Amino acid sequence: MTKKQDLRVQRTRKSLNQALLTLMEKKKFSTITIQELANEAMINRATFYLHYYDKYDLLEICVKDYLDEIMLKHVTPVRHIREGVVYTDVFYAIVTDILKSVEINERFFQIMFQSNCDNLIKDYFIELVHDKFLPQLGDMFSGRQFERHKNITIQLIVSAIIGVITWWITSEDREGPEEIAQIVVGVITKGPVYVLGLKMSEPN
Amino acid sequence: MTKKQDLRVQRTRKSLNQALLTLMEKKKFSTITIQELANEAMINRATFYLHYYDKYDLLEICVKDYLDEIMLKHVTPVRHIREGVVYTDVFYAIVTDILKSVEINERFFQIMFQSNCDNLIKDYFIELVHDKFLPQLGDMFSGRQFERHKNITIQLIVSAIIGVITWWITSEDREGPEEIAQIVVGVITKGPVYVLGLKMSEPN
DNA sequence: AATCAAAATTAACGATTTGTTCGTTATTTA
DNA sequence: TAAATAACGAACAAATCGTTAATTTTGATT
Repeated sequence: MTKKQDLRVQRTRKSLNQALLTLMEKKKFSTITIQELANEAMINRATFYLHYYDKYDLLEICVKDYLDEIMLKHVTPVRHIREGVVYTDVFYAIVTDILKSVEINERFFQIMFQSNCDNLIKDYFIELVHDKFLPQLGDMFSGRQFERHKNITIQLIVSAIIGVITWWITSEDREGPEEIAQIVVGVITKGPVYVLGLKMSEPN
Repeated sequence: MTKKQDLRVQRTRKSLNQALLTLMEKKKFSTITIQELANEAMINRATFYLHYYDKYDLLEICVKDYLDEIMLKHVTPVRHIREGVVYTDVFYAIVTDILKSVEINERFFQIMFQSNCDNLIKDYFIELVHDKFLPQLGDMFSGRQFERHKNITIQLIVSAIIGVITWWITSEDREGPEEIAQIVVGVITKGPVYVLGLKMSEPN
């Protein structure tokens, strides 16, 4: 909102952000103290309290800053659903974009996911979906079935995507964003059973 | 493993379990102190350290105890997949069983999910899936496509189910286990797009 | 019922962390 | 250059931590 005028403020906050990541790389978040953060950021401990309420406050703002950066810069808002029709190729492009952004910020996500910050990220991700994506789907809210299953399906898809990203970005010898995106899109459009090459006991 | 012989031990540990839940209902886990747990459980603070390493240890064991109870008692291990064929009705029964068990332990899950303990639960849930379910799928490991997409799909499905459970058990005026199970099975067998009543731009 | 082993209590300890205060110094902005 | 304000450094009481040791209480066993 308001521009952070003073250079000193920007410097302090940036240092604390980086200090948090560096420390979370080494040890569990719960064991990190304000003094350690101040040491790592090379600021006085009292200065920390001029900017953040506590370390949880710092973490939350840090995560939001990163996700805003990624979602707003790299994931361009496009309409991949029109009049009840899912445009697979557009959807594929969006997922690929997200995965590429994640890969660019590899270190951040690896640290966060290995520190079990999934929920913090997921909650804010869902918030962004509600703010950015859902308004674009207004023209299809007429469908009764969609309306009935809207909430549960959003939860389901976002949880699934976050789960995949968590697994993907923290696994060794991971495949490329395109390949993962292909699977994700396949699962969402045709279902996991189809992607796995299985068959169903009932035809319909 | 070994039976907890002494009544006093059982009593102390049970008191601490309940104290943890009671306190987590009122305040964030990060702000809970050992002294508070001891007070609530009506035991001495030193006694806590005779049983648990710290409060994270208590939380983890508490979660595992609950999930073991639920998964081993209520979710009977059945084979819902044979020779590459998914038996929809059996799968539906399993999901319903899980949701019913969650509903029986409503308070536990509400507290845990509202306290952002999803990951603790998810991780152990995935562990159980690997131990209990995957061995039963041994006869279909031959499929190349399955093997290639196995890990990612497990992450995807488990994440999705946990996400749905989280949303479901913490939402007001929630629907019954059967109805949710039907949606979940529908999503997994036919895909979210179908369940939402949408169409795809490409036929295949 | 009596005995023994184990669990829980009590009090105390030094060390660490916390959140806040103050007056002083350094830097930025205008 | 001058005024504003951010950061520093030191110090404070309060709370929490994890552990110790001696003592008391409890339960399981015979």
